[in-house]
Amino acid sequence: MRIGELATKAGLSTKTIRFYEESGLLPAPPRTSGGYRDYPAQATTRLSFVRDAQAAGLTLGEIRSVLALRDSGQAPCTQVGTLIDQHLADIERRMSELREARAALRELSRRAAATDPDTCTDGDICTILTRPAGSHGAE
Amino acid sequence: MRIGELATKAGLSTKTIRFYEESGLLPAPPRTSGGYRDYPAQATTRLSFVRDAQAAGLTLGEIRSVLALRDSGQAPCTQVGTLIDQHLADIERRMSELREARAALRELSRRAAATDPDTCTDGDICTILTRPAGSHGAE
DNA sequence: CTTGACCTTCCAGCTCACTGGAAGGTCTAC
DNA sequence: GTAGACCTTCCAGTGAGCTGGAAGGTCAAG
Repeated sequence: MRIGELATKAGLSTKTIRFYEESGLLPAPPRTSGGYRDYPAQATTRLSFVRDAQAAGLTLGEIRSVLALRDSGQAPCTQVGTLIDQHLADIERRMSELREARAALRELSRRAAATDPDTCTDGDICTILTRPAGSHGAE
Repeated sequence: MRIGELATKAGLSTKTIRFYEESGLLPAPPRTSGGYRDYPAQATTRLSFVRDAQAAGLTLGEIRSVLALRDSGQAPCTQVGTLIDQHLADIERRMSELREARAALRELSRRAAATDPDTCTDGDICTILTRPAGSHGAE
């Protein structure tokens, strides 16, 4: 199978597949006499796995390490479980950051709604966003 | 005031201040006879505003447009209100994406906990992450 | 023999907000 | 007169995951 067919099957571009090869996610396949990449059927499985793992939020680096473990003959279940739990923790962290940001923005939105542009002409650039003086070094 | 003093007052690096100038966030100040940037006192206000706006989640591009409006003599309140509400919507969107990702990962985590590495040695790379066959083109 | 689809490699750029470093100029203090 | 603190410009790189384009090679069909 040449790269174009593999790309169509996997729903990726040929560029992406070459990029994955260069990134160590997909082993370099044999070449035809003309120099074309000649993929075995399992390559689609491999690329499907990469997509699934990406969908689970793993980075390409993490996926590479999982694949390396699998390629070494070991079952990567434990490592995968650990990665999943790390990503869960990461998501929780980002959600709580977003909750904080949302609270702050809601406050600013309230301020914006209550601001009359005509009174907003002093030396400040925008009184909605400006924090009280003195609060800048002391985070 | 030279750039180093301004940087200290604003809590930024001199590199960042020059970068802001080049990005159109801070007007180019006059120069001393020796070619040094010579900032007026208001420059600190301007930089404080940039930091506040960044803290509210505005991009430098958005901040530039707010400043441009203010510099043209208009009060940017309305625009700022719009930007804030856009960022609020953006945060809501990202939070719901994260909620979905979290649900999916929790399912995967359950699968991982229930998986025995010894049974995980077939042709698949990792049965925890792999979606059922046929679900790859039909998102 | 030519068209055109497909493939190859290599290099560059994308977004975002900086950051690092090189090579050199200026100013103050000793 | 010299050390060294500060300033200047310009160029390049970061991270993540690709994407685009140029210049050229391969292969089957007509």
